Amino acid sequence: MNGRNERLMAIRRLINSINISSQEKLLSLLEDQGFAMTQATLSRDLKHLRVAKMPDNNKGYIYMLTEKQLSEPTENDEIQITGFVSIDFAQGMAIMKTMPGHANSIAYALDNLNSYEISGTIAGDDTILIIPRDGVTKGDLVRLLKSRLPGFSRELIN
Amino acid sequence: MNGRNERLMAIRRLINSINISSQEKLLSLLEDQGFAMTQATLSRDLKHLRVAKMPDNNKGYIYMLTEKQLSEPTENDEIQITGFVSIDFAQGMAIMKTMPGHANSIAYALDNLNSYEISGTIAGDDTILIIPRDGVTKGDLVRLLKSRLPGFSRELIN
DNA sequence: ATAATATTTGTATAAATATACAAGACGAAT
DNA sequence: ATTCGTCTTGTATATTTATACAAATATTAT
Repeated sequence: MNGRNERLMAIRRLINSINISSQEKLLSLLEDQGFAMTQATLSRDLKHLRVAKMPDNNKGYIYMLTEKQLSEPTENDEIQITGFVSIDFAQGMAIMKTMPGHANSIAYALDNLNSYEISGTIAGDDTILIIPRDGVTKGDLVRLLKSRLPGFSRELIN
Repeated sequence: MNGRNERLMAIRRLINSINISSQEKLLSLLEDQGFAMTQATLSRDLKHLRVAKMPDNNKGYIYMLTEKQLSEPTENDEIQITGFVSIDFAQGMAIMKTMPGHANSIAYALDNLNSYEISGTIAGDDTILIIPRDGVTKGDLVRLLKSRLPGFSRELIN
């Protein structure tokens, strides 16, 4: 058909610009633009375009173009007053990622909490290893950081 | 549960090494390895791991690991990834020795792999501590470094 | 033009995947 | 031990996606 390529391009544009979670959703968006088709055809189109469906940040799922990765829009750090990036737990320790250059100042703040839970910290440039005292659990540490470290939020925890 | 991290890593290994077209297929492979689970749990695991399903070359579909995309590799990156001396494994972690002053640039490159396997790194002047995520084996780490770090060679491994 | 061939599509359905809900498992606090 | 809260899992099912088949549409050759 004549409009097939137009349709394929419209699909790519939509996927690029909006978070789309299902073919039904995409289908209705396409119909809004005047493309009449069925879910079956859309499924084939997506296969043709090699569009992948991937889990979104612990929420739902989104479709993504795969042939060319989108460059990530700049990491907006204005809101990050303290420079936290994430915290992860492994080998009984906590690994905190920070914005480049922020590790030492945050580690300094951690040390000055003088908390029982934290035995010590080691900071690189953007990573802090937090060594908890024996018997301290992940939950203990999270509670501590949440209550005493301003700007620390639960969503960061893996 | 205790074996969950091991299961997650097993899933990543399988997806990395084999073309897997459906959860049922992956499920039976996991069962071959002694992991007992249902499709529902596998679906949740794949979501947790942010595994994407994408069309393969006009044939079927395959599952793929989706690491955060690196900014384009430059000559600068190539330069940063020299200066390995050795890598050693102890206490479930990897200790990488580098030429004096090279630790930070290499650790920076390691961090920017955004790999699931590496929970975090800490660099001194000529030593990097690599903390793997729970369930990650020495082999997983070696495979990762070999495949994604230009200049890393197997002969360095103790 | 017609016929032969290939491509695209819809319908109906099969196949695959996600999730609500309840139950179980684990850890922490009492 | 008991309770509370959190995390993980299975069952059953809803939702979502892929495809067999036939029909329609386009393409090519004659």
